[in-house]
Amino acid sequence: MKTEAKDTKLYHHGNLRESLLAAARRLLETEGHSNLSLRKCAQAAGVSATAPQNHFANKEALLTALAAQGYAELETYMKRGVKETADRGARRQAALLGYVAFAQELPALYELMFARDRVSSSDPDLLRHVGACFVILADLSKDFGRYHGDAAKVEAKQQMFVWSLVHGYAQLLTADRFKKDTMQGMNIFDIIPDLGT
Amino acid sequence: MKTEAKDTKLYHHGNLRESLLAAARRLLETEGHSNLSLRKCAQAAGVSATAPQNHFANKEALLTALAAQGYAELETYMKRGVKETADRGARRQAALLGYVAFAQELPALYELMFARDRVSSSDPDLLRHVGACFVILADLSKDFGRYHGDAAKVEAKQQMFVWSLVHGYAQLLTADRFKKDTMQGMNIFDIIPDLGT
DNA sequence: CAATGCATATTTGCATTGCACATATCCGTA
DNA sequence: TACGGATATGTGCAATGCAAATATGCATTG
Repeated sequence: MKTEAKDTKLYHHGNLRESLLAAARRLLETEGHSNLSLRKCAQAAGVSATAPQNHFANKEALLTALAAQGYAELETYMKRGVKETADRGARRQAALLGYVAFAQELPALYELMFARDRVSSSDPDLLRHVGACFVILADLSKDFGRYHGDAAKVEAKQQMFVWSLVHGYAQLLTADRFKKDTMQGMNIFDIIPDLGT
Repeated sequence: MKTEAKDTKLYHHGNLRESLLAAARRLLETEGHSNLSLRKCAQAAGVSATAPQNHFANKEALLTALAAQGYAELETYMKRGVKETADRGARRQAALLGYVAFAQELPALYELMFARDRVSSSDPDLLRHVGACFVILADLSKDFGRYHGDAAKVEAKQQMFVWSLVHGYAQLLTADRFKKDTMQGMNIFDIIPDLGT
């Protein structure tokens, strides 16, 4: 249509999918995921309103991709500052603090990662990243707490316990449900009782 | 305008606020809270599309009222089957099972109750109901686990521990993050380690 | 009993949004 | 050079949240 060639502005963006995800990440934390729209993402990426449809089948697909990205990032938070040579107790400490830090720094993303309604929880890519996080959690759950019974079940219980505790703590913290004065200035380890291990 | 008087259909609904909340509750669990709209609630209640505005300032206000109702209901779930004369351990067991049952039976409502983005968490009515739930949790957290240090802090830690654990367990359960075969057929107490109390 | 005021409900209108569908542009390749 | 697939645009539409103006019924009061 336009006869002049604006070489600064290409018809094809080239990397729109990544740009859209980046824009969505920004909008997510600033405006909340209920105020996030495909059109706003498109505008932020500098493309037409309907361009995102070429990269995401629908809004849920974009949010699912965001959530998957979130799990990947959670993984790096948990690994951050963990030395391979450290013993499991030290690894666990660092990983759980990383987990909570992630939720506090990216609360909207963290919430999205557990929003049954807005992400398609059967997405393979999402499940892959969830699985990777679970592997880390499973590792650092070993030897945590005294249990009785068959070994496989004990491991399952340990994993469920650790994940439940850290997830609940992280979400209640970011949802501001720990209001009472006495609850300030604690971390995840302060609230764990003496497990006698 | 209309000259004929339809006495079966009153201009004023009479109890629209409650009807809208009831309709919203239905839509919430069937369609999810992202597919819930004021207009659908209005239609379900048999009134005009904009009638809800007289009872809820905006959509967030309706969702907040729903969440408050959820906390009230969670309270009854926790109290269900608890005898006043029972010892704290029995009370705790019943209340925590009730808590998890609530999340499993009303997952969409439960999720809404912790959705930072869609409810105004400073709403007085909401906070009142949250507080009532917390009172119950605080009571049954006493004597739970061994802690060291000053008594007020110990209580705070016990409360945070119990709530974090049960909330995390409930949400991971309803979000279907406990997939592995070995994790099936457990309840909240199975995953708690020997606390030596 | 008529008039008035308030709470409640309706109607109209508009901007935003998700999405379907048709069209346009770019680029590699035969 | 022609073609085809991938990527982007443009148009249109139904659903939605919300604002503003209007209509209705009911209780109170003179």
